[in-house]
Amino acid sequence: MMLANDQDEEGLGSTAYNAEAGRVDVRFADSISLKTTALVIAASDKAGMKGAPRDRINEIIARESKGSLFMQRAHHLAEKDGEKIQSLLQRLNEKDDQSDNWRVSMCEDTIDPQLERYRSQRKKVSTRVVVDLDSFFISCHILDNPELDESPCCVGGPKMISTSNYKARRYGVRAAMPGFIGQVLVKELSGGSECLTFVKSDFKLYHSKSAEVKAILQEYDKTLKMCSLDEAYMDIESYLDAYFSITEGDRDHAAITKRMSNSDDDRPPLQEMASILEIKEVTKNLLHSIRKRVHRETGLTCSAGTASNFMIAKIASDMNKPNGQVFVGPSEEEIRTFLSPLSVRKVCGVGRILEKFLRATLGVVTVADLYAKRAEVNFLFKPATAQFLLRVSIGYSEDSRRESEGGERGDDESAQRKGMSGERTFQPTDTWSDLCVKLESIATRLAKDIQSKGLKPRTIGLKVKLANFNLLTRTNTRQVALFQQAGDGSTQTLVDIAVKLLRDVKRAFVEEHKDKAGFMVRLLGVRCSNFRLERETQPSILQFQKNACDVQLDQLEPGHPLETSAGLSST
DNA sequence: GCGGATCAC
DNA sequence: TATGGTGATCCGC
Repeated sequence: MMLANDQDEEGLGSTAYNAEAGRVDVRFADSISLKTTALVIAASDKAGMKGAPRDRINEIIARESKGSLFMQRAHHLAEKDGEKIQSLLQRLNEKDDQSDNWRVSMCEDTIDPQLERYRSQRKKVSTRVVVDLDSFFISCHILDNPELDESPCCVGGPKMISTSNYKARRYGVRAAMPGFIGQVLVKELSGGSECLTFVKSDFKLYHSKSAEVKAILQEYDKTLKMCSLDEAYMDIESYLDAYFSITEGDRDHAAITKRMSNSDDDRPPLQEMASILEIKEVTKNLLHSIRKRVHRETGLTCSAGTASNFMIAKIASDMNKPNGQVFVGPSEEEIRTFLSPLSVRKVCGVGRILEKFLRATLGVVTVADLYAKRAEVNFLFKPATAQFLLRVSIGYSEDSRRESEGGERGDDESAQRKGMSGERTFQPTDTWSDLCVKLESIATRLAKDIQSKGLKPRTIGLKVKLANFNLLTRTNTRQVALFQQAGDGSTQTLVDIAVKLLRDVKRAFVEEHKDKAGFMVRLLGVRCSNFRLERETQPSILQFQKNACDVQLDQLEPGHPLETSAGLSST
């Protein structure tokens, strides 16, 4: 199993790879209520489960979740989705009543020319690669502790699972599932013979293994981007360029990398140095040997997808998991053949909700359906979503040539980051003093992180999750950023603002709910964003003094000092 | 700018 | 005993 052989098209059981299996009768758009549990569970339909007894798994999950506050909310949300779906259907009907030709003209006039422009911009070669480490977290632990893999195990605890091994997945145990349900699944489906093992997460370990993998992959693309600890986005075009520019006998990895670093001299484009077929062969072999190297040097297996853009490469990387790879050629036909039968849910960016809306309003399940209904899609969805879905329908993504020209100099930090936050879940409580203590702890820890990164946020946000899982947020944007100077009291200010926001939220809540009270909270979070840019022009001395004055005024706002662990008046 | 939603991992 | 944490984006105010 550890051997790197890609059993192409094998594995990946019943999910969307099969066009027919993906097809679901659509006419139940109105009988939402009975289906809600199914719709919630349907999220567990991704990769990994081979001969899993899906029906029994769903039964058990439904039984164990029944009546929980979490599920109650899920049902409530599903009902609201149902209403939205009805209103969309209505809009579609009205459109049809008023014109019976609008689809054709919309395609001819706007959509198809646009899609044709996209097609003409496609890359001519498949050099984008997504490498994805297989069940990364738990695999890291298994390296140190191989016996773990002999039985179902996962990283996480009774509350939440973050990754499971493949033995566990066969019982339906997967990421984002509460651990206690996983335990029941394993117990019942194994007839009591097996038990789910929990392993505590160890992010130091993950970071270190991830860095090992990154170092290897960087030899093939210096500019690769790690999108997360277990996912690398790379472009092997330069590597292939160097490969083909070396005469056949001398092509080894050392020579190629040397050639790569030496030269940015203009070579002819890749597709002129070799035939498409030749490139394909070389690429497949290259990915093979990269994966073998990763395995040999880190002990981890990974899966890879190669295509002419990252959207397709990402999907392809998931196709033959674990320890497999898929190559999708650059031609229009290869792309269509690959994508058409796939569930739209496979596409990064199409989540549970969008999938549901597409299916319930238009009967769209596969990418081919999406293309067939492109006029309806364009009419029904918001501009950004519609544009995105149209691109998906033909498998186009632009993969913006990044490498920020901003020329970030030494600090590659801060420049890109949009926000930083901390949050924590706890036993639901409505005790004001407890909430303040927790909030202060979260905010001060966040303050440290902010400072250590040298960030200067202007916007402070509070996030509150009630015991019934309802989410509330409040933000406050200030004229003057926090943390501009060490020791300027920003940490305390952050805490104070957070507490003030919490009081606002609570006030609004009791206002709205009058008699039925219970501001029961299960999570608090603080977020900093809207960072003052590093390269921003420094304020003049005068300006600076004015700003310093603002800080003073801000801190003396009415309601100050605010209660924290020290002062505890309830509102 | 704000608050709610959605999405990925 | 009972469903996470972090970061990002979009929409309609």
